[in-house]
Amino acid sequence: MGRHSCCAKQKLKKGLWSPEEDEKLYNYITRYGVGCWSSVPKLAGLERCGKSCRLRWINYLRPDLKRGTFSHEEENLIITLHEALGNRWAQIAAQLPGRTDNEIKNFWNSCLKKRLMKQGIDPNTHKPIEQIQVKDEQDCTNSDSLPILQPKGHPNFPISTQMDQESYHHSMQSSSSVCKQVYDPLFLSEFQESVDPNGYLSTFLSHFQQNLVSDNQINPSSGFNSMPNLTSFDYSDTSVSRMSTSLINEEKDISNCGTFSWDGENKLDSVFQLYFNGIQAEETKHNLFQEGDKLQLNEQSSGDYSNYQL
DNA sequence: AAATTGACCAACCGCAACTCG
DNA sequence: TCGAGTTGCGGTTGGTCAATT
Repeated sequence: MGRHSCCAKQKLKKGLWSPEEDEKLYNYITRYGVGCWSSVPKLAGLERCGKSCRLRWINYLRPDLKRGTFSHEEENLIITLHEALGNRWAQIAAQLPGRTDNEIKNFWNSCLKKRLMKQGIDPNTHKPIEQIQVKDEQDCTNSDSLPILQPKGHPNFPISTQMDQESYHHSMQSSSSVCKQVYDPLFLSEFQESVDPNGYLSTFLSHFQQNLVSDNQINPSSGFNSMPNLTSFDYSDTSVSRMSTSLINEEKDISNCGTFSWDGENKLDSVFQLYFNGIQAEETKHNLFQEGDKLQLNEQSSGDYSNYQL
């Protein structure tokens, strides 16, 4: 059997994060930054494994997360990048500031994939489905042809489902190369040529990111504005994780306000609110707690989260 | 009103790559 | 070079909610 998970081995807590746990993790990371994830749970007072903490921070707590619905520009960019990169969600996410690979992956699987299929486009190849079917038929009729429909270098292209089993079997036997999906490393390098040294698709993305900036969904000057999901969470809800989804759409409005405002309708636990306000004031006032190399000081007061390791 | 179904998404799992002594 | 520990990644699972039957 596979190895035990670190959580199971250490009898650590699993499942959804409670607001208290979020609070502890957020407090710790914003104060000290990330050194070694494996030591974070202990230092932050959490009964979680470091891996779980890292994931929670990256996918949910990180202050520079954009959240909210994907814009048309983002959707188009994801589709374009997926066509070029396949299911390399981390690389795709790297081109979308404020988005996580998990978020993009979920969005792709739940929305974009289906949308493309509705449009008659194969989500794996990004080619019209009819075209693929025609090619399948051609491949089936041509016994000498290879049963590989994978486009150049694309790792996710499926072997034709309509392929004649016998010819497939024959071709599998006749050539060992047929057994493998051909992966062309040049494909990526060709793609990379269009990527500038910073890892961005220079022309397309510069335009795209201008739009992002104009959207101003990430508000670097507003300190904790990127944490509204936490602070506006209805704690009476038993579905803790829903705090992110139920309030995602409110985030944009909140961040546009410049500073986080609190109204009586939000059900923020008052202690937690004070807690965040306290940290904000404290961190804005002083950049304390520099304690050697490992203690990276949070700089959210200036909106620079580049020090947060991922 | 209850059961079923589908959509959505947070979190887990396991593997590979990386780091360091 | 090796091995243990850590990090990063992509696939998958499971819980929740809303819509439908």
